[in-house]
Amino acid sequence: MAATIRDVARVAGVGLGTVSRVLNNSPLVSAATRQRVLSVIEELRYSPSQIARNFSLGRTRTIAAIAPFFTRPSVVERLRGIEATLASEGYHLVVFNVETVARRDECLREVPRNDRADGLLIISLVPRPEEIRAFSEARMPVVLIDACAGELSGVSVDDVAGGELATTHLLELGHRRIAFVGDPLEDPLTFNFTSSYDRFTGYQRALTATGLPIRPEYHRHGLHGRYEARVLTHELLNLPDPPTAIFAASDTQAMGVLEAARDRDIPVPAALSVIGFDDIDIAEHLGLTTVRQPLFESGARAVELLFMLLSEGVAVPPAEHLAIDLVIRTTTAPPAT
Amino acid sequence: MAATIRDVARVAGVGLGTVSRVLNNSPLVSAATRQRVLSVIEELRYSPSQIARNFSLGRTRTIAAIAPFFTRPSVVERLRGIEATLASEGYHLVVFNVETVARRDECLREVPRNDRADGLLIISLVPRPEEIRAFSEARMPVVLIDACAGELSGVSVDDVAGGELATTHLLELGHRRIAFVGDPLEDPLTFNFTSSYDRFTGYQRALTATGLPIRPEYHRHGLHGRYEARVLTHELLNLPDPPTAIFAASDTQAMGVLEAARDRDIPVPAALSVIGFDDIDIAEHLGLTTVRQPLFESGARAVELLFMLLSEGVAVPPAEHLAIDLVIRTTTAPPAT
DNA sequence: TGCTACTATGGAACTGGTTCCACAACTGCA
DNA sequence: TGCAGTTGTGGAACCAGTTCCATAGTAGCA
Repeated sequence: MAATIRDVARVAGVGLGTVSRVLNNSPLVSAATRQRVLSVIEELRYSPSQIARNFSLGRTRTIAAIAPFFTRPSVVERLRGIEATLASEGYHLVVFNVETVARRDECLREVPRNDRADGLLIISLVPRPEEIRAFSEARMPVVLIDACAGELSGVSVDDVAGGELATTHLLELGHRRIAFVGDPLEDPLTFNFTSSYDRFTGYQRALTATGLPIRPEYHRHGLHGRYEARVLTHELLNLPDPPTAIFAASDTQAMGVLEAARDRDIPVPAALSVIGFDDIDIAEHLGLTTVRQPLFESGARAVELLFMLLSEGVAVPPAEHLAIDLVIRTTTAPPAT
Repeated sequence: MAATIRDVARVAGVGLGTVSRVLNNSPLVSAATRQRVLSVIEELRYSPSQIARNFSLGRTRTIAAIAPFFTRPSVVERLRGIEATLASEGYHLVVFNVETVARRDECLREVPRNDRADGLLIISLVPRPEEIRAFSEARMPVVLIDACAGELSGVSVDDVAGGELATTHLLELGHRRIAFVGDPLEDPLTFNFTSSYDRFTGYQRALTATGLPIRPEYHRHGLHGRYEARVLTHELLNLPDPPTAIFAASDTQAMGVLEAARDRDIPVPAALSVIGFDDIDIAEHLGLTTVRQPLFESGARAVELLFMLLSEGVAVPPAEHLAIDLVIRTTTAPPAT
């Protein structure tokens, strides 16, 4: 149907190899021959089959990304960084959205086995040791984002420091009753203790450093989401000695906290301070104080690391931390006196 | 390196074709032979090369999706519908994010020409006639989402009716000075008059039906985004006879409108009613009155249409409209008397 | 017993590129 | 003039599947 490289060779009266060399800009073609081949390509409207090319080369110029809940703003922003960097190198991005444990396991098992991608990016999921082993057996280069596991390369932030940063901000404002709302401590979907758990660790560390007691009744863990955070916040506000400030492990959860406060006509920040984490796009609209982490850059940097892995011989880059910083807006203030 | 189908055939002492038949669950293999082949596959840890399979079959079981600004919540939700439906059929999704005119043109030119996808979904972009011609020359099945053009199949909503619905809601509340904030009337990136433009048409139609004059000073068009909508809203509120209600062509733009009102301490909805369009996830948090369109379903349905196109012989589905409905929350109320 | 029909199987040909070896033609230099 | 080195070229072999034709074996039936 469509013209093949052999058609071009025949019509141009040259050999197969010559056409291939023209297509690949090899210098080993005379100007006259190149011109002739190019004009035949034009004439036949020939377009090389990428699929045959992939097969022949054993490479696809495609990267797979596995992401849990890719509608979460933070994940989307990371994906944007990934796509932009891949596109600039002519690579394609295949996206796998994970919303159930079964799908998580399926993706982590199948994607590396298919040779349909040259490399794999995994966002906010921590592969199990046997999965990591399968990656290396399948010779599939992997870079983690917002997670770390074993010897795998990864891009993340220092979540413990981030948790400390957020909590210290509240402490410096004068808060002493500070609660935490975050993801489950053990989530079978993500196996991801890193983010929410580490921020929780940072929170505890900041309290301890200030000489404050750790009060377990102030710690609430539930599935990631506005609604769940809202419910948890109501539990906190029902306590006999309710917190004056809440640190939510993500901006999405902070929104649930704000909703709960609104439900009860509790003014923020006058009667309740709220701080989130991520600095997603919407945080600015909400005036949400939060800890910014470079989401777009995390995706972009992960692609760079993956490219280093792909070009063998380059030194293996270790897990990297990106910088975070505190963004103070209007949901935090000193506690009511 | 890795075992091939020939290795399996040799070790199992059967022919190439038999292994292929086992892999493809052909009934033309005896139970004993099948068992033997399967155990050799196990033994050799053989996994068929998808890339060779793609080449041999001339199909990739991959669908490409081109989306402008795929961080926009509405686009992400459509992509989620696409991914979910594709995944249930074992298809992969390659995503192309378009943020500039150059990239738009590049994607619409290159993606159909690569034979790396079996079909193409285009979100919120209207291909030019010559681009449509190139699709059919390349025999690339295409389904549009949130757009329509030529004979191409597409999934969208009746944006004119949606614009009328939103405006009528404001009219029924008693508003007479109703402004519109939307996308540029001619956007070189999207070539997409359909969405924002059609909603604008519906807005005008509702006003006219009520016998109200069309007041051009109430019409503001600017790049899609919170910040731009905020600026345009300030222009509206600076008018000597400012509107009492604003219809924003999207929820994102409605957020900009809300920000402008907040800038001026104008209470919403007491002194200004605001209605958006899309019902993105965040709209609920904001209490934003809006016109809901089924975003997830638009992606899912588009994939179904694409599959119909892929299985030749199925009647060509025409452009389809999904249902919309009004979601009344707390940003609209009767005008102050 | 002989014929037909069907099942199970083997393997060549094919998909459309890339790679690499062989070789011709030419250049430069002694 | 002869030889080595370089440049340009042709095409077989290869990648790892699928497809399809040929054929052997066997069951069913008159």
